[in-house]
Amino acid sequence: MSPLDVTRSRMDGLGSEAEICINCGSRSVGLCAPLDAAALGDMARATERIRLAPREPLFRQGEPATHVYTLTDGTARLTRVLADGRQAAIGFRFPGDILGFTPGAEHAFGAETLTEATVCRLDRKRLDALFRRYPVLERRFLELCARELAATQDHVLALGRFTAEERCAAFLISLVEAQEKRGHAGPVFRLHATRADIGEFLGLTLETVSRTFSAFRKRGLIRLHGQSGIELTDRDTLAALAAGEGEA
Amino acid sequence: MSPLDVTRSRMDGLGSEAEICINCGSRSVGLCAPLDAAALGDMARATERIRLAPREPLFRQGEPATHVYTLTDGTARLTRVLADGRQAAIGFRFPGDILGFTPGAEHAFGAETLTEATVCRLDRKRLDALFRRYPVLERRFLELCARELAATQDHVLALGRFTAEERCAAFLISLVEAQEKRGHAGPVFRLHATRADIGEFLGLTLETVSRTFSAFRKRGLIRLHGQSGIELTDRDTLAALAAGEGEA
DNA sequence: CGAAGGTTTGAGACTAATCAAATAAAGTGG
DNA sequence: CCACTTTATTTGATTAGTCTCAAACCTTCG
Repeated sequence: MSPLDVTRSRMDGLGSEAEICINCGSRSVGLCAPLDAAALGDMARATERIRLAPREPLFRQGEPATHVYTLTDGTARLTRVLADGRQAAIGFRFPGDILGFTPGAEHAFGAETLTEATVCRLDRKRLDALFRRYPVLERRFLELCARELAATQDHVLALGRFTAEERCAAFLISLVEAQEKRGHAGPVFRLHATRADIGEFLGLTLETVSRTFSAFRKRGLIRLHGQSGIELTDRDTLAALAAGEGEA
Repeated sequence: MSPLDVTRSRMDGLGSEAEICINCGSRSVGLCAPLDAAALGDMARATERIRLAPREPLFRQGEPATHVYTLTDGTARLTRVLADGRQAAIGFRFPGDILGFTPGAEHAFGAETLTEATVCRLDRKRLDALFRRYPVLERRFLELCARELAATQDHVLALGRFTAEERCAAFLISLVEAQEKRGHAGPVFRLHATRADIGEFLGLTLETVSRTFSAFRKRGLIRLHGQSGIELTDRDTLAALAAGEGEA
């Protein structure tokens, strides 16, 4: 398990399968697993599908949290901003991930697409009604939140303690692991994030990300395919770097 | 609201009062507010009080999460460690805060006291039984978890984007705000954390923390009283520094 | 093909880490 | 209560790592 896991917060281990809309109520998805057929019907009736263009916001920080989303296709990033305008990416999300759930009234962070994307959204009021009817569902969201908290804490460790090289290596490893969990096992991974996006997530400048990737390439650890394609050619060494074994 | 808030995750705004044991079931505490008298009795009967020495662990990362704790006296810090031994402090906790709740089977981080402390602990099995009986309680823990997540995300921002000076200023502001919320409004705040503890939380070395505090002292922003006493003498300037207005 | 946006690479500046030593505070035993 | 020990803090000098500013080079797309 990589210490810098961009995807730990999805429903892994809860029986999920990528590409299936959780909101739409498929039984094979973790969130819905404990629900009976009637409950699934309730959920499915309340959802709607939305297509989004690249770099289009799903919701912004501070907006009323009117819906919960499931990303069914494409990738998205989550960002948090401060009053003075500085911002950071706090995660990337992939098909199967749930976005925008919060027990509060407003979104604590924003979400925007990186690619063309499809989401399935469920009205918050209906979700609350489902909570009342099926309390076990609330437990699922609590588990999801705790998982996200653990991932964010690891991100704190990474930003506070890792060098640029370690952060980049851990990031690449976590991306490939995320890809594998989703069954997309091709050698080339396409995250449609710019170097600036990645830098915002890793607490680095885009130049440092670029330099570090170039160094990896020259050492034969990765191969770049166009702007957004990345292939890990020496995963073991990258994993060792990510674990702080650069010298040892 | 400071961006680097060590205490956002406590039950502020949910009607809590410091120094009252949540596990013990006082009605004036947020967690228990939605419960009726019978439920409070259920909770109170299931708790036990424990005294701890300074630097004594409450629980360690990876241990089975057998209990949930309320800190009733003293201060504690939370730490997360990586496989390679590197670790970071992920927060400080004060009287009234809840510690060690997780929906998973094991603690995702460790907690240890900084001072002599008293905690009140509730057996996890009994808590689960209470959840079944009073589902509204589970919603409280979800809110708590979401609050903690937001605080941790802000910490990510701070570590990724703030200079040493900004981190130290934000940290001091958040400590004083925490103190005020608890009603301990004296001018001198005592966190019993060493410079090394603070550095572990802020992603800095102990020398950098010391140098930054010294610089604040020379500029008349703070006054130090012994090793652990800190007094903010120019809070506005510190708040401006914390908000990234060092130059502007 | 040209334009726009993204990436790579370089040079220099600056922040914070490291290594090291001196000072101050807290704890201990006489 | 004092001297001694231990632990924590402060300060200094140097180094390493990352940022900033700048320019050239790719990619992608119209």
